[in-house]
Amino acid sequence: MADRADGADDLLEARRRKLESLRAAGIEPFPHDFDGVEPIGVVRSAHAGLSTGEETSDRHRVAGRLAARRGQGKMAFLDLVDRSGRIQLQARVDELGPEGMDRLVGLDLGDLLGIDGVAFMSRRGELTLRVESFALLAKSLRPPPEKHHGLTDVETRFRRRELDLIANEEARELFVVRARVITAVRRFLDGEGFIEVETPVLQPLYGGAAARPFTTHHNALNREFFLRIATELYLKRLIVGGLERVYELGKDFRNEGVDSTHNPEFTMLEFYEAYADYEDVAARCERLVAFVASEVGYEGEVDLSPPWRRETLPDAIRARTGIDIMEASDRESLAQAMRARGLAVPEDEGWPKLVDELVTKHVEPTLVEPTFLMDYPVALSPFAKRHRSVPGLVERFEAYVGGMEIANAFTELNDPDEQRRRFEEQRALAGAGDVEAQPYDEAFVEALEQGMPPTGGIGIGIDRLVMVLTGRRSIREVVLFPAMRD
RNA sequence: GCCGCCGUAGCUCAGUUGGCAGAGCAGCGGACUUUUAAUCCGAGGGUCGCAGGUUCGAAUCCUGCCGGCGGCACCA
Repeated sequence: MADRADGADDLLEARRRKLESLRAAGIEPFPHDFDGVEPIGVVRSAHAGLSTGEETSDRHRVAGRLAARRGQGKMAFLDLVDRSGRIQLQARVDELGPEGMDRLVGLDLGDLLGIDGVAFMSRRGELTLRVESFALLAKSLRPPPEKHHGLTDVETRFRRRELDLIANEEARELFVVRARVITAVRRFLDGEGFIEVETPVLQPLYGGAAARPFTTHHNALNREFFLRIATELYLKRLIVGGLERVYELGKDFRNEGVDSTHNPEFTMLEFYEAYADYEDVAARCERLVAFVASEVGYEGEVDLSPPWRRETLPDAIRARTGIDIMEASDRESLAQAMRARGLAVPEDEGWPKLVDELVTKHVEPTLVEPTFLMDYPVALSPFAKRHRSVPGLVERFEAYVGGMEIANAFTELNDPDEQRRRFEEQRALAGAGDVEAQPYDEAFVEALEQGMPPTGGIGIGIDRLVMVLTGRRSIREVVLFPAMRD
């Protein structure tokens, strides 16, 4: 590549030349530290009341990336950006001397810079630091994205997220919000008596969700492991163990397609509480989301405040399609009812999949306001407890916001014999070719035999929650490094 | 996996009917003491995603491949 002089090489060579001339002048282009830096945002708010042209004697030390430069000669203005904001610097030859001026103005856009300067409000009403001294903190050897249009190419933004973060303030702000969402979740649950736990990511057997796993190999043990698709089964074993209120916040991995709401690795919150049912969990879920929304200053269109709408799944299907799945309770009658209304009937799929089809196609897209869709068919829910009053259903809900599922919860099945039968049903489904059927987990059933209290549990998709709170329509926008093809 | 759209300079984008590859920013050389996307002068910078094909001639038309986006399928 060195033997081809294209535009990029020219740009790189220019920066390399500057690097070498700095070293030749005895300047270390990669110094070790720069102590005592104030965030730019703090400096800005300290001078919020200054009037145009007003001088101060307040000295500030700030550091960041050089983002823009206006003017040369005897005076120039520079923009410095850190995580908290942007501030204008004024470089004057009468302050810095001719050599210092040349060195400061000769820096490249993208260089990391630390300065000491005095605050004043410019004639144009811009808070500015008059540079008294400065230090190059790290030389940038590659050109930054364009200063005005920024970086818009989505592929580059996701593959080279660092450039997105350099160029686009909205990207920086979004991931700060995401971080605050996660701390707020922890603060909420910690405040309600939950303890955070960590269960295996590498699992000898996967379970807790209907999904295909990633597999990997442990060399020393010479055996296959699975990356977890859920934390559910281990967390319920902790409830058996008496931890009473537990949560885990971390990555799950599902070996499935990628689209605007699915990334193969994603952040899941699961929490379980003893002596609770799915109504208790629903109430805690809506309070949690409202708390987090308030903590991050959510101001979106959708009203997230409790109580959320509640609708049973059979009612929801009946209202949208006129089909009563409680009446059409076998495959043939349901298929017939669907055909009678001109709906496509997937071939070779059983009754549960047909119900799932009705929900996905006709109910989910209508659930824009926060909604708990309650009471699912038992066949779709191998870990949920039977409904206390309606045969054939379980006590389960999924929470929807903006037409997107963000949570799934149930009154947990704690009857070990019933759980065994559910696993047997899953085994039958697997035998019939269902690649997402639950593998039989004897260790989990034995844990239930030890005695698990009545328990409510939930999984909340954190990436999707962040999408709701930030108004983004693609999960790739809220995941720092989303999965991409090579 | 299928369908559609897209891929041009470091970045943001033009490119007409198939006829010499363009602009702004950035970079380079120069001028400039109050700028706010600074301005002005000058000279540069290209595997038009990749590989074939059609044609006197392809960024442009055709085929295949790679990558991205959207939709379908899949995915509680």
